[in-house]
Amino acid sequence: MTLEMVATRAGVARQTVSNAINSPELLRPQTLERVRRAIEELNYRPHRAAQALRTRASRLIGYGIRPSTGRVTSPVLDEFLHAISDAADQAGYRVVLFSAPPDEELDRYQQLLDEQGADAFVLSGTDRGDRRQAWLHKKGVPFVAFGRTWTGRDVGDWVDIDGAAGTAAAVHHLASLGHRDIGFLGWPKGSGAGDDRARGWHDAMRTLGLPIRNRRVESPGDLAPATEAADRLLEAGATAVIAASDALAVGCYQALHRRGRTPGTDVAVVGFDDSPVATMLWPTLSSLAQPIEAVGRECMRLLLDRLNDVRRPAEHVLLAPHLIARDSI
Amino acid sequence: MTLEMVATRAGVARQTVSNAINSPELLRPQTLERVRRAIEELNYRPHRAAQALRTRASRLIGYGIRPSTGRVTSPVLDEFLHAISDAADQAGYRVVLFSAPPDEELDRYQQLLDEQGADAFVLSGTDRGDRRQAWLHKKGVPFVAFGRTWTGRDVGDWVDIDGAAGTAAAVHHLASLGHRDIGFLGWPKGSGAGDDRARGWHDAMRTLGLPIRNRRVESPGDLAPATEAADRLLEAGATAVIAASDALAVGCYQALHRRGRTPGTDVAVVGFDDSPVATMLWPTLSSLAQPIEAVGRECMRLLLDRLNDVRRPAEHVLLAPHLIARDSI
DNA sequence: GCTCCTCCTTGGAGCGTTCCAAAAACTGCT
DNA sequence: AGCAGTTTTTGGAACGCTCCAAGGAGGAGC
Repeated sequence: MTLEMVATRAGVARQTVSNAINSPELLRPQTLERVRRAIEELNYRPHRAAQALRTRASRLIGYGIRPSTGRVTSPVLDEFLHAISDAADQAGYRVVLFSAPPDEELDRYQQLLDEQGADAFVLSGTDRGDRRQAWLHKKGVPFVAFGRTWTGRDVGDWVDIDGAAGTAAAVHHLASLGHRDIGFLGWPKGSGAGDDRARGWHDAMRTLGLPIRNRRVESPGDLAPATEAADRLLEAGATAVIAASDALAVGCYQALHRRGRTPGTDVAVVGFDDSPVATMLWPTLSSLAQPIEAVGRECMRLLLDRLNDVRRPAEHVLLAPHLIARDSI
Repeated sequence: MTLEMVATRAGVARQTVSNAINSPELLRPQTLERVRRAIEELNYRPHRAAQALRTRASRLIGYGIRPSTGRVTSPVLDEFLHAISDAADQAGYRVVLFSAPPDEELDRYQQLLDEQGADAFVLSGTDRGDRRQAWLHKKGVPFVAFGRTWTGRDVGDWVDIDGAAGTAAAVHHLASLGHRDIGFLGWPKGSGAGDDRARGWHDAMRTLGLPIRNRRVESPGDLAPATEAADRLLEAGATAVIAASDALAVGCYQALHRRGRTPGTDVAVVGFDDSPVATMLWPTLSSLAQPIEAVGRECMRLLLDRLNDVRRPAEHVLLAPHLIARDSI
């Protein structure tokens, strides 16, 4: 099924059919109608490769998959892919996956560019020291990142979750319930997202005039250290705990258990990410849900804008998580 | 960067460079070397779209993303995508995502085929009543499914987890530890994978001459009903429980807690899927891990075979889960 | 009816690759 | 050196699309 066949059927030239699809305003309404009918009847669809060859645009968005780091595969990856794939489809683009092992990551991006296998990229799992942004920016390749690099000198567009706004919202919610002693169970300092979440708690506490000293503890995501860390908060008399992740919140559940106390009834607990665990715990865990769907949509919006105008100034979007209140509050 | 430029540099004809890449055995070693050096120096990579246009093969594997059904998005999706993407890359293929809302699912597959946006498909989340297999088979489109249709008359290749083997292995392991009263906490009858897992338990119990009557209970995946169901097993005196999923196993943890008993110490518990929750629970949950990485590799192996020979008989691969023993045993 | 102008439609060329058939370069042997 | 046979290299054509410049049709004005 080619343009030529549609043209023959409609009794027009090849190019006219092409115009009917790409610049319908050029055709006389009557001709347009005739061509459209032919397209419809033959169920014609343009050949992607031919279009790509001629227009030098693949209409493919590259997404480099990095090896999952242990078990800590982002619990939101599939939802995110879902969202960008949906949004891309609507715009006539599609998402193509490629493997990007850390040691040859940039080579893989280069390869895709060389063989024109993608017009643009979506990055995720960005963190300090991520070289991809600067590299793509220098090459003038359109891209958008889910996540900041936290270096202060981001190049290019990004969309991110406003972690600080999330934890701040949790503080305010807990304060409105009467809590004054709200602890924060975070990751060790140094991670961008972790520090951001801690800051939200810190600033909100100060704004409300609530005590901050010795109310913040740190732990990696594993259960045992998280439990110990949470225990220190409880020891200090916290009546509520905000955790930087659901995994950490589980540590807090453990610590409460050991003391024979019940999350929610005795001490309020709020997690972050609203991962599947949240509803598996008893009592069910309140958590700050990331609007991944919206992140995906925004990413694609920025990316399509960028494709239309490579030179426009960089745009940043911060989306606030929302608190899913469950039994643990 | 085109073939022509490489040819000029190497002092040969365009076609010779093409041969150097696709049929190196046709060239004199000395010429081959010269061409290879030119390719290397210029960092040449064939233009995908041009190749696709000429060979009528996009070297793209389609993966239709279905809207996530609530929160129950397969906890293994991203690992699976990872695996097939890796395997595809090795074979010079790439995975392209497209949205496939249920009501127009087949249309989307048709669209990709029409526009030659994919040469083959990988399906997942198959279940009874899935029309995709039959449809693709009738059209002669290469595809492979992760998961059976459980209809007894599967068409086409598939790879699946041997759920029965997994639960059977768990039974044997528990029996070797001295357990005789091993209960099964499953989903309501009717789901392919669920019945399969139940069968493995059932057959192994019978083989070992262990009691089966009243040792099997059913519940949907939600916490409350799972807890109730598990409680009935405990009431009946089970000393070990095998659950059809980690979510159900969490229900069992709850039931034990209510009775003041400890998983592992008092009653052994084994989950299924080895989801992230497993290590977040205390005591850590033993679980049957699905070899998703291997599933992805096998899927791609079958698919590439199929692309080479559309007519070969269908092949099926069953991969056994392996028991990750943790504190709950 | 003719010219001029505008708007619509058309054929030719080319994107970068591989297929194909034919030309050229080697072989070994007379 | 010349020839047949084989191996290696080559140019032309085509894949299906869109760009481009030019052709044709239709309408307004004289």
